[in-house]
Amino acid sequence: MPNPTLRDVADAAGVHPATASRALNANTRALVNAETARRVLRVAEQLGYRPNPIARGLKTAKSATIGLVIPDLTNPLFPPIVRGVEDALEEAGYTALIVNTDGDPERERTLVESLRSRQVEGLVIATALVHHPLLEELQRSDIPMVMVNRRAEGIEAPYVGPDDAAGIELAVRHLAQLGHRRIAHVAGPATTSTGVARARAFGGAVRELGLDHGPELMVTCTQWTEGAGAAGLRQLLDGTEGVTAVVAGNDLIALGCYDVCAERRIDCPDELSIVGFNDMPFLDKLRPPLTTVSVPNTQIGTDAARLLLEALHGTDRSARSVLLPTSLVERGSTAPPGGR
Amino acid sequence: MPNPTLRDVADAAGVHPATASRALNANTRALVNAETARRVLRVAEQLGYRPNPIARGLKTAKSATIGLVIPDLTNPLFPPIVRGVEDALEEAGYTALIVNTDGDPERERTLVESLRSRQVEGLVIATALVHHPLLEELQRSDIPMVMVNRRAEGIEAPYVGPDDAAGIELAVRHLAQLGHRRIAHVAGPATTSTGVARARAFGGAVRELGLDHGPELMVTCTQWTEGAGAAGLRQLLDGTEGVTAVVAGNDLIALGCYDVCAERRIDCPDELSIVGFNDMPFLDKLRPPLTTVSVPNTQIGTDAARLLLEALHGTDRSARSVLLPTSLVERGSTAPPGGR
DNA sequence: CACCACGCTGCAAGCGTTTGCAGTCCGACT
DNA sequence: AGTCGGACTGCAAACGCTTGCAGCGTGGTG
Repeated sequence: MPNPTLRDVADAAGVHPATASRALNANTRALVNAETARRVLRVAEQLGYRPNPIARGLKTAKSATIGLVIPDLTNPLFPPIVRGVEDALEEAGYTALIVNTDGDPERERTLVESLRSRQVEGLVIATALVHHPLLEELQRSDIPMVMVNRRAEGIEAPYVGPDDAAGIELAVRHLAQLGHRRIAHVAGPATTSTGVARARAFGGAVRELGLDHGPELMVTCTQWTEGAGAAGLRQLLDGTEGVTAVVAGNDLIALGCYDVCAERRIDCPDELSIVGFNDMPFLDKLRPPLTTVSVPNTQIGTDAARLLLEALHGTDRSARSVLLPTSLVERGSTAPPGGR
Repeated sequence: MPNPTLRDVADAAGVHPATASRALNANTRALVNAETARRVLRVAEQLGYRPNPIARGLKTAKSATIGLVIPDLTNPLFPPIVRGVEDALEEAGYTALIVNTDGDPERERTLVESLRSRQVEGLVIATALVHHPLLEELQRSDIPMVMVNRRAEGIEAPYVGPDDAAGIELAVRHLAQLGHRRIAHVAGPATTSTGVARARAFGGAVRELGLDHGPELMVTCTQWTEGAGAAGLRQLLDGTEGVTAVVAGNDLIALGCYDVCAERRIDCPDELSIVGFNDMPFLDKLRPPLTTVSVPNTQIGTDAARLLLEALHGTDRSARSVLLPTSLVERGSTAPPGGR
């Protein structure tokens, strides 16, 4: 028999399937005679019995599965998060179903639909937009969920992400300390909470430190991509003078800034310091190595998964918004203004 | 009712659940009166009915799910492959369950176990080793599978990967054309088919082109990592003189070579040309931008998934080993020996 | 006119588990 | 000695769907 069933085990152990079921399930095991339980366990072991989660799921309406909604796995920001989620789920015997929305709300909708039809017990969402109709619907249908990395307004669900404000402040302080007075921000899209939080934090930091500030020192990109970052910096540079440093909304945007430096023959860091956000892999191999704000992405994933599991198991510690600490990784893309 | 069941639909449409089932399933729809079918469809639509794949799976012993076994999602080589697999599966209504083995056979075994218990219909394996007991077992238990990126000896399953030999030849030819005569190879582990295939191809190419060759010009790393690559190149450089170029087993190993250049103050490309393999993202941002062999990774994923689906649906075109074409991306890490 | 074939629909079993309920047995208590 | 309670175990239904088989009515054929 390719896959022994509970019935097979029961027969082999000379008990009723119900008894076998109870013996096999850790929390009902107490109901059955210790000796019998042992025997069942042993037989199950011998036969190589593996419970069929599908059948179990049908009965219990649980699938031991959650959905993980990300924009694009190919974006280096996400693999660590995914990995973190999977690792945390694995401990609990859960599995993640991953979908890539490519940032398309339509696609997102159908994908979430398909996740739900697959009976996922909860959702980890990495695609939140500030205003997000789909999430509002989901909230109403009260399927447990947690947002990572970005959050949506008016959604109760827990959120796990980096402490954007602290991270940005780290970056700005670092640049100020190097002597920069005129620092610009190439922000991420205002449609994402991360974009606005970082922009706001940037504004606060420069003001607080008494540095130059004003709308001409901020530009917001339409996307979190290299291309958009490049476009952003171009626009910014065309609109103002004397900028010696830029804080990018994230590493991808920072890469776009690198491209602009190359195309305009601006020396980084001597003429323009750049700092990124996220510390994605291989940044230390860039020309120059990118100074950036490091974020514990894997931990974001594990924390999010754990929060979700708690929600599923009713252990409602109702932990809201976990903000994970960031740190600054100083590399070669920042230097005192005008070279040393 | 939160989730309308087939029964609900049937009742609402005034038919028996069996009829509703047939009407809803595209390939049994012909069995039911066109008018009735339409009605059922309409009602289902109205009620927002979504079939419960768990129940269906229980009955049909199909889960519409496959397992995807990779070493580590965090390795930039894999996201594109995963993405390809997912995209191809999505079309067919299938989903992938992803597991990370971290290269640990023990872990791999238990993870595959858990996949099987989740009733995956097939497996895409990206962790193949030349000698791979687990895969042999799986083959015996004849669960459909396909290997990507690496293959195992003695396994019948189809394989989808880059044309390693052609890719390496491209690299060697390129270097020869630049004037290099003494080219070394920092190979990937001999436990992986990719490692040995590329090493063999390298040997063939240098010989064929009449370049220097010999065992002192080849070193094989213990892992596909930056660290192992660095160790490999150090060892090689310590063992021989006059090497002006190296072909790395993959990009990660090439990165390790970069590290050695930095630590030994060897100028790349003027003193040492380096070429990688895979063309993972952001290589163009390195110092210097890495010349590498580009591989259609996403396509590897889609092709593999399609092959697996064919196997599942019995469309046994028995397509074996698909070798995808590679191309050379010339960037800044290669130059004529001794500078221009 | 009887019969058959065919198109459609309903019946019911069953996929592998879980679980409320009911039974059995035995030791202990009154 | 009779009864009660407790510890186990078995019974059977149910989860939502698919599918072989049988039933029904209709139209066509011999």
